[in-house]
Amino acid sequence: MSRMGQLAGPSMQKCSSTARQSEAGRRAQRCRECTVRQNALFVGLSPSELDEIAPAVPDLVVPAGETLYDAETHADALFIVRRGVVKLVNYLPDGSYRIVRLARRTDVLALETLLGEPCDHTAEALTEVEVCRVPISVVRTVMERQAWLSTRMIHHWHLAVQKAHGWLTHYATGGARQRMARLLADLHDECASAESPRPAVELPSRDDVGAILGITKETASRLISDFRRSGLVNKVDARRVEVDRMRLEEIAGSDG
Amino acid sequence: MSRMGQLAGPSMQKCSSTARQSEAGRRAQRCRECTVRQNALFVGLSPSELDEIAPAVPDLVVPAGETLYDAETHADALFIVRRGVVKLVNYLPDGSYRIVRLARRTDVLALETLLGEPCDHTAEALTEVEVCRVPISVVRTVMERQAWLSTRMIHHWHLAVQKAHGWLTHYATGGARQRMARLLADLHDECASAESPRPAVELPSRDDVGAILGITKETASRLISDFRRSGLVNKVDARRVEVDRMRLEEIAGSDG
DNA sequence: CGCCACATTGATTTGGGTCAAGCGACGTGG
DNA sequence: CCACGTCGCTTGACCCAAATCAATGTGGCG
Repeated sequence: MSRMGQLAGPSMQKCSSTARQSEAGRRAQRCRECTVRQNALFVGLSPSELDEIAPAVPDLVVPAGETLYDAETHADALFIVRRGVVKLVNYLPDGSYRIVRLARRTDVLALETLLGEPCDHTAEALTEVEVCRVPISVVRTVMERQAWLSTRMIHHWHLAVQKAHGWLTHYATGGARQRMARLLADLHDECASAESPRPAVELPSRDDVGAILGITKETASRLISDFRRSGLVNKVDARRVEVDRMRLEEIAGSDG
Repeated sequence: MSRMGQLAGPSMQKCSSTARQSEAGRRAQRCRECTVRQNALFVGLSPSELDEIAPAVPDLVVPAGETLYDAETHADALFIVRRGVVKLVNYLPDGSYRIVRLARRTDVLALETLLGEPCDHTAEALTEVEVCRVPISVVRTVMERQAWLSTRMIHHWHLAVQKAHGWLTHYATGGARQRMARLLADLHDECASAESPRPAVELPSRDDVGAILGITKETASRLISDFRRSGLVNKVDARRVEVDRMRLEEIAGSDG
């Protein structure tokens, strides 16, 4: 299978340009209203400071399947995820791949660019994704003037480490059945916090489920079918399922 | 199996106290001569600044098997590894455990204490280990006066993430044989840089090898025996082996 | 319609887990 | 000093979970 999309760029569109207001003005407003801000980088900025940097921070809509950034090409910006799911992928020499993390709303990606180091992974949109692209120059500027940003940044590093370790113990430990149950339960949790109605989990492709759990697409498919027969999950449409959180948890935690 | 040693403390001894010089003086000299310094936190400090903080930074010798810090008890200090190997362990609800990282010379541990967050793992000495215990108060003090320390710290976070992702793709992906080959090759590399003579790799216990690779101790044992029969490794004493780096690499990278 | 990508299901093989026995090194106590 | 128990390693026999190989199904789209 080929490496699919190249570096993001031409294929990304600007977000809903009403063309009436100036681009800068639009961005300023978008930043002021941003619902992600308190969780992400720029919590401490005053409205006027926000307006100052906003013009340099475009938001992009990335269609599913596109590459945000690449392991080789080192980006010159951070990405803050506002909507959708991004997979961080590690391609192995033999062409197979392993997903090392899923990122969603409020997650900050490509942190390593701040150190001038290349990312050790590739970031691809799993669903349609909306991200803010924050040039490192902007980050550096703010960081010089606002000491708290360093702490904020470190917090995101911390999250990255924590999730990486969790990923290992959750999705690379125990039997396949167990791991699958954990994945579904986790996906449920992340979904549930976002949307209030009865949470229907959006599943990645079987290949991707396999790359998350370190199993083949066939086993992934079989397990999900099996879960469906056991009533653990309930298919609502092609890619969405309702899950029985409680019973999944039992399987996830079972010692056998 | 019981959780073994409690939090470090009584069982650790101060390093070689010649009792002639004052403790503070000893530590100051130790810091000035430190061979780890350029790689770790305090690169940028002048000798006099170093002397200032040195008294607050004890170095400890931790015997193999002891616990440096615990997942629950959140430490109030960072640890810089000067000698030996530390395993970072994640204990699972069913009593089994998984090793999520090995730390050695120049690695900085318990970074999360700087954020006031508990560590998500337990750190145990795999061999006898020598560490510097840097109280967070010291780190904070230096950080206020020296801006570069933040960058330095972030660098170590970066290492932590990088190693975590590498761990996943190296030791939790592919067949057991392949993973074992990768582990031995990696251990070889780390060994080789430290000691110049023909590098003999020091292996962890079979249980620990299992906890690293996500396999049972029996499979670990079988694989190593098998490697020995194939001449891939050569037992020199109870726990040390010479390895055939090249042939291991082949196995590690093979698609099958 | 017919193509293509993806999902499902089956048949078969195999890698690795499990259970169990034997073995050498070490420390402790008689 | 040797007997004994313990602990970690090795090896074998057996079995099951998951990989592999392969066929069929299904939905979307030009």
